[in-house]
Amino acid sequence: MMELTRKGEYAIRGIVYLAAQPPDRVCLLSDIAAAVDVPATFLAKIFQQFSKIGLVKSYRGTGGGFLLGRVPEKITLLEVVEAVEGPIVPNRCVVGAGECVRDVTCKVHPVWKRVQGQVRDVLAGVTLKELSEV
Amino acid sequence: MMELTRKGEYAIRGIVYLAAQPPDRVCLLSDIAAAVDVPATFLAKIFQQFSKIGLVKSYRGTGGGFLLGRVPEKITLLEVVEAVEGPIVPNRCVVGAGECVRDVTCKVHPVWKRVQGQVRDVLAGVTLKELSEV
DNA sequence: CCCTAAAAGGATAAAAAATGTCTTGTTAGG
DNA sequence: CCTAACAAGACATTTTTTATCCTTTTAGGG
Ligand code: SF4
Ligand code: SF4
Repeated sequence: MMELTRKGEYAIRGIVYLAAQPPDRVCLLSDIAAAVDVPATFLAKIFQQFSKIGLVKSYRGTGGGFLLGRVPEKITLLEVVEAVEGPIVPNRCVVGAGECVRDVTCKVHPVWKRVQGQVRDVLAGVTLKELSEV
Repeated sequence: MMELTRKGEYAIRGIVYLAAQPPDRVCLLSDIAAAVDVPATFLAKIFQQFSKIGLVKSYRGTGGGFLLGRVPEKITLLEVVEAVEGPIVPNRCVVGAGECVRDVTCKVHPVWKRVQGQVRDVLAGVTLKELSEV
């Protein structure tokens, strides 16, 4: 329970590396993958997800590669994690009403809501800037 | 990521039900399973884990069944969850040193430590007493 | 207008974990 | 010694994770 997958770990490593580069340096996927020690094909999928939601900008063809979509101070770890892992849901019932028939009376339900809130708060409080600084 | 498994959910439902019973009422596994709507064979495995660490007491043979191992105010949700899901580890590197070669310099590592602490605090702050009261 | 570089997208596959089930063994009461 | 009840271990199924490969699209340069 509660464990980040490889995908999430790789995602963080990859985008933190990008955030540590000079602002206008376009990075090749293959270079990023090598630098952070992640299978290039796997990282490709991850960066495609980032690209779709604008966390990174991508350029095709010769001279192409990836750039951070926004300045690193404006990207939180929560966004990065949720981009590839989906929303933080410590238990099904916190996804929304109707997931569990017991949720109205259940005393455990609000506990999971609290857990969700705490985790989100911690992750939302960290930006790529802090993570990429020396 | 961060999702409780069925096993964990079932475990909580089962032991909360037990905590809601009169203190000396020995409960049959089959009754608990039916009451909380969990496959009996699966719940059996879960209660075996509880029994090993003393969270519940078990009695075999005719008239046997399960009792809570301690008073409900002395059993936290954290214990219940960790009994069946293992320790709360939001990322491999928080398990211990040596899990990740980068952990000494990594800026993300302490964030996962914080997440772990927050989750544990929330779960440790809830007892079966509170969860089983009307 | 081709040729090459580079990311995008989709299909597929192997490995691991989750979710149960079944069978047999053990303990206890009557 | 018969039956009730939990214990333990093996087994099976499904889902998720963790990739890899192939084809397509986009772009730059000669
Ligand atoms: S914690 Fe309560 S509401 Fe949530 S899934 Fe379990 S029983 Fe349902
Ligand atoms: S967060 Fe840092 S220390 Fe932890 S696994 Fe990832 S790279 Fe290693």
